[in-house]
Amino acid sequence: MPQQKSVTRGTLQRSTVQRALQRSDGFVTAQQLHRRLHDEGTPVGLSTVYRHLSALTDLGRADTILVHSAQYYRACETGRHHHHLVCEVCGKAVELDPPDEAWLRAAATENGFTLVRHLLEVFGRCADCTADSGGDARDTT
Amino acid sequence: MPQQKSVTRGTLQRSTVQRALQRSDGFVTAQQLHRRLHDEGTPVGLSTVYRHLSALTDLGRADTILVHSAQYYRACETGRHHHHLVCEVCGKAVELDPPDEAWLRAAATENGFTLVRHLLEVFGRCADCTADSGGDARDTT
DNA sequence: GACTTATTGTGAATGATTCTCAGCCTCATC
DNA sequence: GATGAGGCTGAGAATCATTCACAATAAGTC
Repeated sequence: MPQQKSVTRGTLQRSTVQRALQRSDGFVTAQQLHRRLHDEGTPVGLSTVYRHLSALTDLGRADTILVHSAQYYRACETGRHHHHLVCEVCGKAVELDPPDEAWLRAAATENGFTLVRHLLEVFGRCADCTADSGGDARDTT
Repeated sequence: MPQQKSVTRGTLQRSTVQRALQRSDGFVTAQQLHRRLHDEGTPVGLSTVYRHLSALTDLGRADTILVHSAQYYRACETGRHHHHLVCEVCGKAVELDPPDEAWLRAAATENGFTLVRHLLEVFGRCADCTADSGGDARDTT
């Protein structure tokens, strides 16, 4: 079989999705991004949004977390391992540098596990949302 | 009108679901539990399985994690806060006692967040599954 | 045993995500 | 600038997990 020269083409949709994700302050779902692009007058198909979000995640240029049965995405340029502090109200996210994960590897070894990966997400309420919290959540766009 | 005395009835289905969950060594989905009960000749409706799993989770008698867009459940009697070391192959789970989460509260405060909750799940491959599979596990932490 | 009402199960509804495929569009080449 | 190969797009169907609605059933009380 000849070597595949898979050329990644620069398309309008690709950059539109990528920029929209980068403009987002926190985590957004594919559906939210799709709706936002429509509202802004640069409609991109839902399938295309999903495709690019998965691609960006695979390339390590986006982070994804699973909350309430929905996949949330966020632009992320740092290649290194990190976690997130996520606002449950507005979706705003801050990257966290965990201090020491040695105990984790030790615990895995102790239980006979080969450690593959771990997941740490911290959910709370950011300063802004704590300030204007009459308890009512606002639109998460 | 008389005062509402909401009696929780002891039904066959309730105990069947509860026992099936307790018999499971690791995390299982509602669908898996439902299928297993059918196979064992004690069929329980899918809605009923979902209902009881949510109820058990609310009561703190079951843990739940969200992986690959599916909700996984596991019987859990300890009321205190803990995390899990989960085998990605067979679903087997071990409870973990994290050493210190003070850094986490500090990070939240530092970023102006009011800490509500956090989620830590560790995925790997247990000894049995590592033995089975020629050992092609990767550590992508 | 009669009665009340919590619980159950079936099947439809919902919502997120993935798949399919015909047509479009980018880009290397000439 | 024209051409052609094949990667990309988008509409809609398919899939899957979960929830909802409601009539039938059965547990607990008197």
